[in-house]
Amino acid sequence: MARKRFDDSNCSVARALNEVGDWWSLLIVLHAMYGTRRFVDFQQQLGIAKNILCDRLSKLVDNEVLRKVEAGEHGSRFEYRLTEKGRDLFPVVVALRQWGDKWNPAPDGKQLDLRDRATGQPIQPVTVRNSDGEPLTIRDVLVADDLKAAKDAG
Amino acid sequence: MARKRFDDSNCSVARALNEVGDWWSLLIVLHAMYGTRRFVDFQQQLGIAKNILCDRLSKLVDNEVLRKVEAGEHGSRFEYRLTEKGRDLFPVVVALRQWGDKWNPAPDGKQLDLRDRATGQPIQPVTVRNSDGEPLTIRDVLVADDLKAAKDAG
DNA sequence: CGAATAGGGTTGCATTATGAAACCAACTTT
DNA sequence: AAAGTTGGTTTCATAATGCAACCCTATTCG
Repeated sequence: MARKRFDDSNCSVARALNEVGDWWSLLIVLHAMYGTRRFVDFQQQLGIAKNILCDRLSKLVDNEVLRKVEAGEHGSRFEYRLTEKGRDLFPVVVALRQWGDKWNPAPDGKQLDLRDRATGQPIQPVTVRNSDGEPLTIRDVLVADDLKAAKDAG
Repeated sequence: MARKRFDDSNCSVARALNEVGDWWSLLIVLHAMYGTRRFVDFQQQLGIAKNILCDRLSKLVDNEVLRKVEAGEHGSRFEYRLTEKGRDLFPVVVALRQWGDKWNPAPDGKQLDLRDRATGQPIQPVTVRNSDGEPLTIRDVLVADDLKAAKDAG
């Protein structure tokens, strides 16, 4: 059964999920952020079926999250690199990782936090902030108009 | 074919996606953040099939992202409310929304930004920051050990 | 009191999504 | 020429999804 797509949705989150909501997509983006570029490396690191990886890479390229670059060596060799659009998923992926770290620690107890390369210090939790930089919770943010849009869109 | 699950994965993002990576799950969480609580409201707002909604709500409750509360009125009436774990997905959802707003504007041109309730000012883009509050990019964050873990886990 | 409504499910079925594994085409190296 | 490299493509079986009907309990209404 074809999943519902949210192309015409007024909800940004829904439209975002159209592009990165397929199983594996965000993990591919994550590995691209780690520096992975080649098909075989994505495949081996992720343990993903080749046909699925092919499909996802193709879609991420179509959606301009990644671009496919000829790498010249050895015949049909390509690299997949993040676009700016793709790189802008960094806060999403980090926030998701921090959520996972906090609420679902690794089964083997290893907890490898993210650190600032320059200082070696752990980075801050990703938070939602207002224009003055003060952290905001769900209740502090006005989302009424978006809810209205979602209701109207049905 | 059963999707690969990442229960034993050393990758936090993968484990997080186990819980919120199913089609519809994040949108349900989003609507819970808007204040939606009742089954029929989720269903109507999202336009989701009842069996799928039921399945997703059940899983989100099992994973303690939501809790199911008896609301007392009119027979078997329940409400689904965010737990603290669920509320901690706020930065994820906001970051995703902002990504969507930036790179996939609404088809009808409406762009409803998120605002600070108290001031009415637009909120900041969600960013990754170091301990001094300075914004970090992908390259500024050390993720080598996580990549190693992902490689080892295979 | 029986019918209708409210509420949240459950079931059956058809189509798509996913994964495993084999196969493929073009290019390069031995 | 055979083998290796690279990134696909294809086949098949099982799971995931959506539609729509059905279900059960509780409450309300005529």
